[in-house]
Amino acid sequence: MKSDVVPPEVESPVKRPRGRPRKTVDERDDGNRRQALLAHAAQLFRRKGFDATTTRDIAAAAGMQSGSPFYHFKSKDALLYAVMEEGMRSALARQLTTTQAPGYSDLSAADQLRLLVAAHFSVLLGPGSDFVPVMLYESRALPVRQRKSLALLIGKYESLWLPVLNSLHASGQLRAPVRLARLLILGALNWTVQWFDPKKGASLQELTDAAMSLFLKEC
Amino acid sequence: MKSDVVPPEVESPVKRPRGRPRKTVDERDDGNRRQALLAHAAQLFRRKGFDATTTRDIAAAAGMQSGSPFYHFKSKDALLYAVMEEGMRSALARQLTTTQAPGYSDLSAADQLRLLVAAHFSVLLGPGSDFVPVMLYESRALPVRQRKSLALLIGKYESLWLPVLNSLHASGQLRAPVRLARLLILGALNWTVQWFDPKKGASLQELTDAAMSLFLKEC
DNA sequence: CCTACCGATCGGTAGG
DNA sequence: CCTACCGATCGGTAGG
Repeated sequence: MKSDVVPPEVESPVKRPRGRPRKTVDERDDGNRRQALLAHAAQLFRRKGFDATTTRDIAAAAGMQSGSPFYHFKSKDALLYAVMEEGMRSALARQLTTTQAPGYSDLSAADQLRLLVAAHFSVLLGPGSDFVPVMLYESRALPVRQRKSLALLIGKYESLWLPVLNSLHASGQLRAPVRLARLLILGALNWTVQWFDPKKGASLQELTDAAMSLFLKEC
Repeated sequence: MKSDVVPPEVESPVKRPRGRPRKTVDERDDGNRRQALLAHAAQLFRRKGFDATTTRDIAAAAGMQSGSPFYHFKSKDALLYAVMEEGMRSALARQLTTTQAPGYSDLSAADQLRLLVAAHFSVLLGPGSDFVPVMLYESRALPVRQRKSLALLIGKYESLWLPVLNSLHASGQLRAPVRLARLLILGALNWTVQWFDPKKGASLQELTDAAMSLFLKEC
C-alpha cells in the first residue's frame, strides 16, 4: 500500500490557536482520563505482561483511539513507570498509616509484624490491587534509569520491616539472620500473587495467620 | 555468492532423500544443535523474558541464521514449552534421586526437608539453572493447552513435599496448615530467583540454613 | 540449515 | 483526543 489516496475533505480552516500541547513532560494532568488509562494499563500489564500488552489494548480498554494514550503519556515505558510508581506510593502510604496509627508502638513485636503482613497482603491482593503486582513482576521491562529511581522507594519500603524483625530476632521468636529472613518472608508474601484467589480457598485473614505461624516461634 | 561455501563433509549419502523435512512434528532430534538452541533460549528467556526475546536473538546466540530455529522447533511457543519441560524434568529427577537415595527414609523429617530445600535451590540457583526460572516466571506466555500439560508435572513435584510437611506438622515443628505452608514455603524459595546472587552475599548453604530456621520450630 | 522473503503488528507521530 | 499514517520489527515460510 503506497501513498495514493488522500481524502481531500479533511481541511479545517481553523487551526489550533497555539500549536500543539507541550510534549516535554511525561504526562499531563487532565483528570480522570489519565487515571482511567493508568488503571486499565495496570490491569492489562498484570494479566498479560508488559510486552504482550499493546498500547492499542490499553486505549481500547479506556475507550480511546489507538493514538490517544500518547497524548497523556509520552511512551509505553512512561505508562509502565507511572503504574509502578503509583503502586509503590500506595504501598508506602499504607505501611505508614499502619506504623503511625495510635497504639502501634504499644503492640508486641509479633502483633506489629502481623499488621505489616496484613497491610502487605491488602495492597497486593485486595480489591483494585494491580499496581503493586505489576511493579513486582514487570520491573525487568523498565529502562535502567527508571528502575533505579524505583529502587529507592522499594528500599525505603523494605527498611520499614527491619525494626520489627530485629526485635523478634532479639527475643528468639525469629531465629534466621534478619537480612535473609526479610528476603525470604517478603518472597513468600509476594509469591501469593501467583496462586491466591480471593474468591475461593483461604481468606486474607487465614492467609495472614498461616504466614505468622509459619515464620514465628513464639515458644 | 551463496552456493559456494557448502562444506562437503555434511553431505551424507543417506541423510535426507529430497525436499524438506516433515513439519508435522514439534521438533527434530538432530543432536547438539537442538540442545544449543534450548540452552540459549532458556538463558535469554530468563534474562529478558519470553516476549522481549526474538527468535532472531536465539538464532544469533546459537550461531545460526534467523530462520533456522524453525527447522528444529515449529514455533516460538514450542521452544518455550521445550525449555519449561526440560526444567520440570530436571527438577523432578533431582527430587527423586534425593528422596530415593539410600538412608533417606531413616532421616528425621527436618533433615528430609532440608534435603528437599537444598535440591530445590540447586535446580533453581545452581550452575546452568535457567530452565526452571523460565518455567516459574514465564508460564503466562504459554498457550492454555500446554500450560495444563505442564501443570501435571508441577502438581507431581509439589506433592512430593506433602509427606514431609505432614510429618513436621504432626510433630509440632510446623504449625501452619500444611497446604498453605507448602505454598508459602515454595514461594519464599522461588522468589530467591529475584535476588540471590551466588557471586556475593550468602552461599547456597547459608541460604538453606536460613530457610530451615525460618520455617521450623524445633522446640 | 541458509536465502530471501511476506503479512501482520506495533510504538509512535503529524496535524488538526 | 481523533484521523491517518509510517518505519521498524517480528514470527514464520517457500524452496533449496
